[in-house]
Amino acid sequence: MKKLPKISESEWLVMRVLWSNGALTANEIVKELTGQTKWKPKTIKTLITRLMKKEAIEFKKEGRKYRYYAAVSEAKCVGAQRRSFVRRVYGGTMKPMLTAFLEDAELSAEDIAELKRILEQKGKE
Amino acid sequence: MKKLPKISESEWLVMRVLWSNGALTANEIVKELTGQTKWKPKTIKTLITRLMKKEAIEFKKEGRKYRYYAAVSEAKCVGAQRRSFVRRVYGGTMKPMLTAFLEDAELSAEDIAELKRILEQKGKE
DNA sequence: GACAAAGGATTACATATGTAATACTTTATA
DNA sequence: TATAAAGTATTACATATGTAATCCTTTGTC
Repeated sequence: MKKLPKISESEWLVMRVLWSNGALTANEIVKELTGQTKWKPKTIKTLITRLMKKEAIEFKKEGRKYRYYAAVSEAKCVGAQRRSFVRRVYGGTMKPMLTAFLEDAELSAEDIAELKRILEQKGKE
Repeated sequence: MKKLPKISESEWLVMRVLWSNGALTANEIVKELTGQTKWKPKTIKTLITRLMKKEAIEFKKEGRKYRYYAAVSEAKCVGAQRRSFVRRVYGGTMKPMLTAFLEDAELSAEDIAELKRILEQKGKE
């Protein structure tokens, strides 16, 4: 089981672009992120390089350029971040954290219904 | 309105000790953290110094030693972390995140009941 | 074939972070 | 009063991160 790389704050933006758009060239990534950020293209290239080194992404050659894609699953990375977050901030106890989240969240009626459904389900386990 | 300092992963452990125990001397902090971590006392002193520099904590002298206490509120720091987490990982949308959290959590029947109550309440707003 | 443009590779540099060790300064003690 | 102990302050050093700039190579164009 491969260990998940540690992805920094800035790198997360790049990963999210790749997770939602599949395989992109460096320039396509730059295009996606311009507007979302004030980064220069060179900065984004650096982030790509670092993610390569961490083996969080891979590429296949396409002519003379590279097409990058995520090599780690979004679900796993998100899960790791979630756990790390809970551990850091709440020392691992979920309930107070969930309470705060729920109270703070902007939720539609449907969202609320679905979340309740999930809770019902858990109650039965 | 004072801006919240950025507290690193390791520093969070120190802050949590101070938030739950009030004002402590350096050695008391060390005592609390030994066992939870493998840090040497000197390491913990360094973290304390850095938190001082960030103005996340303050101290009052007590004889020849210092008694440290948190200078920023736990609720505010936790809230900031929560928001930063959601932004980083989910790009700001709460629902998918909450779904994942709820599905992942270990919850007692009472916890579930209370969370449902919160959701009911939100449904009425 | 010389030269410019596009793209990837290498280098840069300040600040943050993890993880301490060493130095200095008050006491308390022999 | 010289010394050890307890505390605080200063210094250390490798790696991570934010934020780029410069260099090298391939390729299209005149």
